[in-house]
Amino acid sequence: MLNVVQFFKCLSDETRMNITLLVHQQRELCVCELVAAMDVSQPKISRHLAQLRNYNILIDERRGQWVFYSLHPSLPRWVTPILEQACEAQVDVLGKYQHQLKTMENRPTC
Amino acid sequence: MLNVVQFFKCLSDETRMNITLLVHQQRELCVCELVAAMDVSQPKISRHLAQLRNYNILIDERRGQWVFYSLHPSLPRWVTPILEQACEAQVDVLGKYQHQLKTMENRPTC
DNA sequence: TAACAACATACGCATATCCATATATACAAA
DNA sequence: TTTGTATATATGGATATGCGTATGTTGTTA
Repeated sequence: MLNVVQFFKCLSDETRMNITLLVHQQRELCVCELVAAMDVSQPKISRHLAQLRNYNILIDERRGQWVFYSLHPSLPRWVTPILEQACEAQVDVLGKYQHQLKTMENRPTC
Repeated sequence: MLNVVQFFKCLSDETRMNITLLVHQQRELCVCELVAAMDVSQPKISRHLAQLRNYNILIDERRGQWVFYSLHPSLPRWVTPILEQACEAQVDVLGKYQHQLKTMENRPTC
């Protein structure tokens, strides 16, 4: 199971941290939504998603042509409070990302 | 000022995380106490302390032959809750370190 | 089946990170 | 001022990390 150091290591990269916080806030997001919201290249997002998946922080679920990511259902109980604090610290950036999400074109319909 | 990613990067190394948590719990510790508690080489402890100092997570204060480290007095407000959660997740290791602290020989007298 | 969209991965490279060892510095006590 | 203890830093090398680019794979639609 996920230990604290591994968890911090995952959050120690800006892209991975913002992916994690955004997925936490939005409950679930697919890859192209993350690409649009964060304005980062698709392979870069995908590579970091793979790492978050391997460390059991996120899970993926394919639905049609899209792959949706959400927080792993059985994370240690200390994870959520930390994510909440991190969201607070990143409130400006996250706000910007959410705005770009809303104005995204061809957003997949769940 | 310290940002979240820098903070997580500092905590993403086992030695640095445990130093930070132990200092947080004990209010202050000198280098030789950390060496004894964690059973890590002095240069290794010292190197990681320098990094935590440079990122304004810890401050140092020399008193005689010892240098005491404590949390930086003006950390962002999201830091403490995160440290508390991390302490909870690391309770076993921290307990062991505290025991080794108590049984340390020639512990400096403040 | 062909063509396209969404997503994942491989490769090569630049840079960062971490460590052990050796050595320097600062203070204390004799 | 010599000796010892506490702490800091420099060096070199092994390994890890992150990136862009190119390409694979899977599913959808025509």
